[in-house]
Amino acid sequence: MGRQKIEIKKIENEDSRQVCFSKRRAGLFKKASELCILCGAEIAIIVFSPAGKAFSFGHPCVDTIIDRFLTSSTTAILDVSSNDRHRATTLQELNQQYMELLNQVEAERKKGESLKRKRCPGFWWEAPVEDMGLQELEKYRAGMEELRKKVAKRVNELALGAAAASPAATTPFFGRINSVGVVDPFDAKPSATQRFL
Amino acid sequence: MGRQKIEIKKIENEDSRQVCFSKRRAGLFKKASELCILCGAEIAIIVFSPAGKAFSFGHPCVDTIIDRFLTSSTTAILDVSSNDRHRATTLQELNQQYMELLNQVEAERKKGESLKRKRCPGFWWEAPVEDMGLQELEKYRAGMEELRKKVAKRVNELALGAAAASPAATTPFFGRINSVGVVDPFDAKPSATQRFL
DNA sequence: AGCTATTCATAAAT
DNA sequence: TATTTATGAATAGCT
Repeated sequence: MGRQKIEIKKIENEDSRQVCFSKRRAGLFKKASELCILCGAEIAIIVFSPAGKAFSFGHPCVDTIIDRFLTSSTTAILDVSSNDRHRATTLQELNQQYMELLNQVEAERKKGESLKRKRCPGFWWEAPVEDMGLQELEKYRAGMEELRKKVAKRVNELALGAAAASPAATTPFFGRINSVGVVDPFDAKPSATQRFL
Repeated sequence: MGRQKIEIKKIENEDSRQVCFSKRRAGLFKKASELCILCGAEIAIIVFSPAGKAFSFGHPCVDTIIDRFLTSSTTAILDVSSNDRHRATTLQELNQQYMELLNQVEAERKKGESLKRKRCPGFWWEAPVEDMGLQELEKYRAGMEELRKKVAKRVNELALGAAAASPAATTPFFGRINSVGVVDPFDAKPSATQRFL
């Protein structure tokens, strides 16, 4: 019968936990996506499932944001005495705020290390290129090609029914809408699926 | 009054956008926190505001997760033909799924680069240690000390009223509860605020 | 910053 | 495993 209130503590039942993980991960990514679109934010999210499987979300791209985070010297310092820090009402919120601050400090430390590293006066990055990961990349590429077809099909279906609405608002990441008003996400970046071949 | 449905597109009004950003960022981090607790997931989130200010969330720690993401060779490959990929119903969802996949490919590529880098047979990381960032770190440290006091105070207030409930469930990140049932998050890691001095 | 009316997310059930 | 439904949560618009 509909949603029941749950306590925020580890779900012991493995099946329930897996279901909850999938649903909430999807919800989290959706929220992130909306925040990007609504506010022009740039967000990277990395999630490791309990089983160690990695999921990621990023706009414009996970690695761009990680690089920026690790190396930017213009990262603002959150003022502890300002806004957010005052209205905690639960232990959990306090935990969260504390974690945020700890993480910021730690990040700042690592950032320093990262910058030091970049001073490396060498040619180590010119070491022989390894083929590692190429097989994995090919698997990804194949998967993307498969998805591309499905998406193109679905996009056409949807666009035909919704073309009159406001296509621009619902297609934030895709650059252009073709002449018949049908979104073709892959037209904008034709090389994206090719460059790893 | 109350909540109105909004279109997911960029908010043009700057004030509204800033307010929305703050609220939704908080919501996003809370969701992430819950996912960590409920399912034992490990999550890192980096958010850049439109103004370029960085915010981060991480459990157990942003950098730990980034390192793991960039270097782990056991990162699972999402099977495109499985579960999540089938039930998209909006262009936005399709965008999101497409982005996820693109990001995974890109991440995999960068991961390869990262691994190559780690092969660097040198001593470049032993270059003279820079003092850079120390001033920033001291600002963080001072801020944390300030927060520490506020949190300790607030935690005591809350704990006195809620000690009978289920303290363990609401204090996931803090290691222990002291003998009078009051949470003292800083007792568990006394060196965390000190080590950057 | 707080306050509601609503929409949205999602725990259970199927 | 995917869908449905009833409820709890998040939050847009105001002040």
